[in-house]
Order: sequence, then structure tokens, then C-alpha cells
Amino acid sequence: MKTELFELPIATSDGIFCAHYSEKGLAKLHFPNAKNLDAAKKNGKPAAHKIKISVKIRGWHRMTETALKKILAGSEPKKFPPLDLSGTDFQKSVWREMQKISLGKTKSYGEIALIIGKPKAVRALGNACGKNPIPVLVPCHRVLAANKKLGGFSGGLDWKRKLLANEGLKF
DNA sequence: TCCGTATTGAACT
DNA sequence: AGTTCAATACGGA
Repeated sequence: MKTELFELPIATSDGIFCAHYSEKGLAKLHFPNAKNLDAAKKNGKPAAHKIKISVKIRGWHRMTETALKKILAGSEPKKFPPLDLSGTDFQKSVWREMQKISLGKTKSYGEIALIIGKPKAVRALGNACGKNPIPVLVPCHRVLAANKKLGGFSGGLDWKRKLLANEGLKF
């Protein structure tokens, strides 16, 4: 059975993000890509559902919005909404480790692999990163390749560069 | 079971 | 210094 997700837009200076909430918390976060904007424009409005949003979810959304904007502004958010991460244990370990990376710091895929006790699973790590449902809040953009090179990024490499630049990192 | 992957480090131009 | 290549762990089909 599929869990019903509530989809809410978050307008930022960098575009309109889309947050998906389950009954347990924030489940997914969507980058504002060209399609997104185009679709939103086409519909005249970004997903204005008439479904009733519970107070609980409104609260989470508020936290998400604040946290997101903080990060885009280059500062570390103090409050996070609960995250409803769905994935394998391996993926959850990876995502959890990534959340521990503080703003302005970076780690290599190899580092993460080492921390979760599987030094050789670097490639699998990349896989897990690509499936990270919540970019930015789970700072997958702070994970670089070994030589401090940018790896890749789901939302586009531009975003990764931009986010890192926001945090004062240079290349 | 086979394929792809956001890696890595060593060998080879 | 840039490029190619095999090894490797995990998830999806």
C-alpha cells in the first residue's frame, strides 16, 4: 500500500522547492528544476491542493521552510522537521552520517564509507547518495570525491557548486 | 543473476 | 599531468 503524501511548495529566492510529507515527517524534497517551474507556471499555481493539511504537517512545513532558507542563506538551521526516510539500512546509515557533517565542512565518499564500517563500499555509497530523498537538509552536497573534486549531484552540478559556495567553500 | 553507479587509486600514456 | 581501467559493495530489474 502506498502512503499518501502531502505535497507543499516552498518558495525561495532560488526557486520553488517541493516538500513531500507523510504522516511521519518529511519524506522527500524536490529541487526547483526547469520542469518543475514550467509545470507550476502552466498550472497557474504550484500544487494548490484542497486536501486538508493537518496542524502537525503545517508545523513541519514551517520548520522545513525555515531550515531550507537558512541553508540557502549560508547558516546552519537550528530546527529540523522529523525525517521520514525510507530505504535500506545501508542507505539510512549513509544518510545519517551525512547529516552529521556540519555546515562548511566536507567529507569524501571514502570517509563516509570508512565511518559506517565498509571502507570499500564507496561506489555503493554513491548509489545511496543518488537516492537521497532529501537533498540540502541531508547535506549530500557536502560529500566530495577524494581529491576534493565535485562528484555529481541529483539536482544538477550547478546546485552543488552553488550550495557549497554559499557555505564559503572554494575550489 | 546481471547491470549500473554521485569512487578510487594505480598503471599507462 | 591527464586518462584509462579494474575492483568493489549494494540496490534494482
